[in-house]
Amino acid sequence: MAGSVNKVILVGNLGRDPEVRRMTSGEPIVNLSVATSESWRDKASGERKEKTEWHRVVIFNENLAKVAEQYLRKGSKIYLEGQLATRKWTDKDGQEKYSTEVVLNRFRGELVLLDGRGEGAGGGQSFGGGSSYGGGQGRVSGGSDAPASFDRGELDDEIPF
Amino acid sequence: MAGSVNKVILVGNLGRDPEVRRMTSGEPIVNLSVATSESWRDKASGERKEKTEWHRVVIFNENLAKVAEQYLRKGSKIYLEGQLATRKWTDKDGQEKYSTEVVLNRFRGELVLLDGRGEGAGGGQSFGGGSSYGGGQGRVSGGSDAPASFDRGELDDEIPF
Amino acid sequence: MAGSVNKVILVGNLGRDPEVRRMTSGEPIVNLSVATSESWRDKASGERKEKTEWHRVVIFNENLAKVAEQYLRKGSKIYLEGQLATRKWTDKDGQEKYSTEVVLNRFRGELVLLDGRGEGAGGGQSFGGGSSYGGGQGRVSGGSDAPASFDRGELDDEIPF
Amino acid sequence: MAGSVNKVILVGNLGRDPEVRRMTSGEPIVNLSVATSESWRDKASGERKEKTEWHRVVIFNENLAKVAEQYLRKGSKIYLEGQLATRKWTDKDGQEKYSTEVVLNRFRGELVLLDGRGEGAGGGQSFGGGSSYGGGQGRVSGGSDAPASFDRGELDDEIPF
DNA sequence: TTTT
DNA sequence: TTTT
Repeated sequence: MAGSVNKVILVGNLGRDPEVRRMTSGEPIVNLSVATSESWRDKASGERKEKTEWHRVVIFNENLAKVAEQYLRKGSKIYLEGQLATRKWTDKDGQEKYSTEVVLNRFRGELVLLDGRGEGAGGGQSFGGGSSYGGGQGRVSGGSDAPASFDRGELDDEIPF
Repeated sequence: MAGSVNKVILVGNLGRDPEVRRMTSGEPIVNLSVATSESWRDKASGERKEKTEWHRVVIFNENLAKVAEQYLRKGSKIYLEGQLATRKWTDKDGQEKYSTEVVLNRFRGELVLLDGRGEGAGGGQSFGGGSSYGGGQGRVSGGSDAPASFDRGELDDEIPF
Repeated sequence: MAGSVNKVILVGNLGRDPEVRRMTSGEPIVNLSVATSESWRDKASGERKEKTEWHRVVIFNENLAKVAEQYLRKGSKIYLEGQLATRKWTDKDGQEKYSTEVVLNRFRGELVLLDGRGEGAGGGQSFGGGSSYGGGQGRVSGGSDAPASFDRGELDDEIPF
Repeated sequence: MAGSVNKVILVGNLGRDPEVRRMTSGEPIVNLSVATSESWRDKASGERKEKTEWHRVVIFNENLAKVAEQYLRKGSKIYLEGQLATRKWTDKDGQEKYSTEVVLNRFRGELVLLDGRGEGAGGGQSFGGGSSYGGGQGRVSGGSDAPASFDRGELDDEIPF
């Protein structure tokens, strides 16, 4: 096809800790549940309303998976870029189901930590300590070496430009 | 919630003509089926592979609905921005289903025609000629008044900035 | 021209308080100075390097101007969307200069507060009577509620969709 | 700094052929001049107005540079992603000048051909024929396919996901 | 179901 | 299930 673009940009919070698994080949699969919400005042009633949308995010990228595993926790606020993918699956009753996910894979995807303050993370836990994240677009944060942003690129890399 | 962002950006082609309906209140509901695809050469086999993703796009915005109805056709190439929304519904067998859609509503959404060459459109059909689209961000195209881009703003409006 | 898109997305921090002025017509002009930075480890030297980019952001949109004036301070972290515009000006020595800015105007632009914790803001200062961040992608606000996210749309509006 | 994002998305047309140079190290420097425009009808006068913005785009990425050199021509319509960078330089009169550019470098940047119909390209000129760039959002390649989309990744690569 |  |  003449060129196409499939891009999702989310800024939201994790509803729970990342779920990290590995394929038998060793490839990572990290599932994130990300909430975005909007609120508005209803014109008729004058009430404030709020609607939260939950996004299934799947990370297949090795570097981003490591980052998610190490630095993301329930409550973490993140910026992420991925692409939409809908997959078909069959539930236990033989029903065909579809699930649409935001995928960050080897080729596409970006993850930026907007705080390091999910449960368990950021607080007592030490980022850095010889750690060396921060490559690529890495925006490292904090007194330590805790990364605040990553992309799929190699970590510990050369000058960006 | 402290601020969040829920944004989808697609550049792709319509797999079929837009489906246009109206709610009893008169509000428009336009369904688009948009394809994006990627191709790559498989390292192992050396074969070219291609994967097409189909996106359900729903337009609730009056102005964008009009534009879609008038100018989009099967095959049309568009740039669009919307937000992800997943809704639950029950099929005829009483099964719960979820559908994730890219929504362009009153508040959010943008539509840019990247060609005017879908079936039926652009060819013999005249754009413009008294038409007056092009407002808001309108990028009008062609010799005539055919719009190539719109947003949810009022059409025929003042200077953008 | 057949449709075009001109979009900038920044997540960064304000280097100083917003500068707010008004045209004689009453139209607002708010200038923001927004920093984005990236860090990486230099492959050759092994040193960590960091580069900060400063962005000139100009808000011509009444609602966003109010939000910026009320809620943004030096240090505030924001997500924003605008468009690139380069303008020519002549300095005091008669030299022609160009300045490229990220513009949020009546038609385009979005502003999301990612924290309310810039200097002066958020701390002792009270947002809205007891309330009530209105956040989310809240096109929001109202009487006294501090919004956390806005777009150019009317505030206090109906249900988004 | 806690994570930041610096992203520009443009859909526009090249005002002239790409200018391709190489650093002594062999690194590519490709300059593009990309136009985006908006038109609108002035409320007061009823006249149609149009404003074109010209963007300086610089590609430091080897793969994207090749693609630009081979497939882009004056008039080509593209989707691109890059980041804002402002650099200082001194003109021949010793005056300090600033230039803001949209940069696609080793780490960041994407380029999608929305048509292959710039001057010289697409028309008589053959894409493919031994060429090996690939279409789609192809990070890609392919026997004889004219490319429609690339990112900074390696070409001829494995399955995306 | 599109497009190349 | 998050966040405010």
